[in-house]
Amino acid sequence: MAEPLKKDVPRAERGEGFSKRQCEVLDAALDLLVSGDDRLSMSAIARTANCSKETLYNWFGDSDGVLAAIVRRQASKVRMPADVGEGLDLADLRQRLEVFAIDLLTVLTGDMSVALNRLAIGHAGSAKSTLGSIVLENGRFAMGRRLKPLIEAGQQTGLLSAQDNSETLFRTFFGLVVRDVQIRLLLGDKLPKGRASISAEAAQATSQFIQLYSISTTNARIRAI
Amino acid sequence: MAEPLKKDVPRAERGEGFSKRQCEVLDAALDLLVSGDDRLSMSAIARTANCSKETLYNWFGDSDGVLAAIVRRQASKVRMPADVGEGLDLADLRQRLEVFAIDLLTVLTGDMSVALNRLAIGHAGSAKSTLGSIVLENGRFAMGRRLKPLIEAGQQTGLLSAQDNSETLFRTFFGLVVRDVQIRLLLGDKLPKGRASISAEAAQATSQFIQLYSISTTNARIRAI
DNA sequence: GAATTGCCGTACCGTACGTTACGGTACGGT
DNA sequence: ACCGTACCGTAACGTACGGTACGGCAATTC
Repeated sequence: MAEPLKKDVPRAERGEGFSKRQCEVLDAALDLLVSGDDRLSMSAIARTANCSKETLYNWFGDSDGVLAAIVRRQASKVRMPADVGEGLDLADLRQRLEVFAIDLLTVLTGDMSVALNRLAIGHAGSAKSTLGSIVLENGRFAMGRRLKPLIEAGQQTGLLSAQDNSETLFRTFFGLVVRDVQIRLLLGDKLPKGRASISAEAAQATSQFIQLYSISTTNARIRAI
Repeated sequence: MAEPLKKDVPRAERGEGFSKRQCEVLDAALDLLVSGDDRLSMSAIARTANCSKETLYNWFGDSDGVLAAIVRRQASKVRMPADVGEGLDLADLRQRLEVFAIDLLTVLTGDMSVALNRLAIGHAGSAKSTLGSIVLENGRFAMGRRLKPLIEAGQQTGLLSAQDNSETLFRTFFGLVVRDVQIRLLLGDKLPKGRASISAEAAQATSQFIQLYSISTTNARIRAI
């Protein structure tokens, strides 16, 4: 009697790389998820991606493996570590913060972000799923890592207060930028986000953050009072 | 041949009131949801609530009806409209804001809020479910309505800037208070929230909000620059 | 050119769930 | 005493899904 031939490494685990065909399948699955018509199922993925379910299981192990692969695939597509220049002044800082805020709001209000976060949140409740931590790591935490150099540069240059650590500063900035937008979108609130309103909100959040944490002569006077 | 005797109003729709027994069932269902062991099903609800599935269908129509009833039942339990006193000074305002922030963080970090929001978010994607709007209406929007009188009183008293409307002020305060806490909890991040850290964060958020929007002589001087 | 491999398409199995139906019980009204 | 109502417990049905198995086809390898 032959052994079931257990495949130890079913999913493609060479680094984070997926083959070309695998990427096609994962992208099709993501489209299906974003469109949100059907409740994402293995059969539906196989149907729309023109592949067989057996292949899905061979590549990704099981259903959760497919979902995790979708998230990891998407995460691997958004890599942009911004480098901090040398002569950093307040205008530079403000502009970089504002660009970051615009990026953040643009991503968060996108259909893809909403769909992926919904998926991960739905699976975060019922045990043993690592989807939540994957999304967290490549979403919120990646954003923190991306902005942290700028914040710390601002602190070391003396532009930003160094009384709180950079993590605290980032969380405050995050709150000022995101506000209730993400939770409202996740809950299905319409909330038409044009490019204009995103820019406006990003600018306001940046101004507020700088007002809270920048060390100017006027601010120093305030703190001294 | 007898007609199927279609029941036009299956769920208890006298206002928002549920009978005593119905409340027991809904609370049991909520416990089941919060515990998060099983994926909330009609059978599981009937089992733990010691009622029959037929009764569930008679009372609430269908599966979504039960879920909506759970949310509405829970929403009806947290009604606390704070009234704004007369002689409002900055200390009063600060303290009321801080209390509100503590309340908000306490609720949002609770198991029940996380479970209900997860449920609603999970159903917000796939069409025709009103769960999301119900949670939104009784969560985020109810909070806005609750704080708005205080904010507007602060504006009319001249303590808070009236350049932005009260909704904008609330959204900023919401962002400063909640930051990334809710999304991290929804995604399954542990994030041990003691009563102490909640108080600390609420106090910080309140200070920051006041720093941004309070109209004091010092702040007026800043804005003038 | 035969064998192997990788994949598609489809059929199939077991399970879990939503929904309905049925038998039995408790209780208030007449 | 009798009936209607409301409810519980359980069984049953249809469906949808996760997962597996098999046949066929094309490309690659030997």
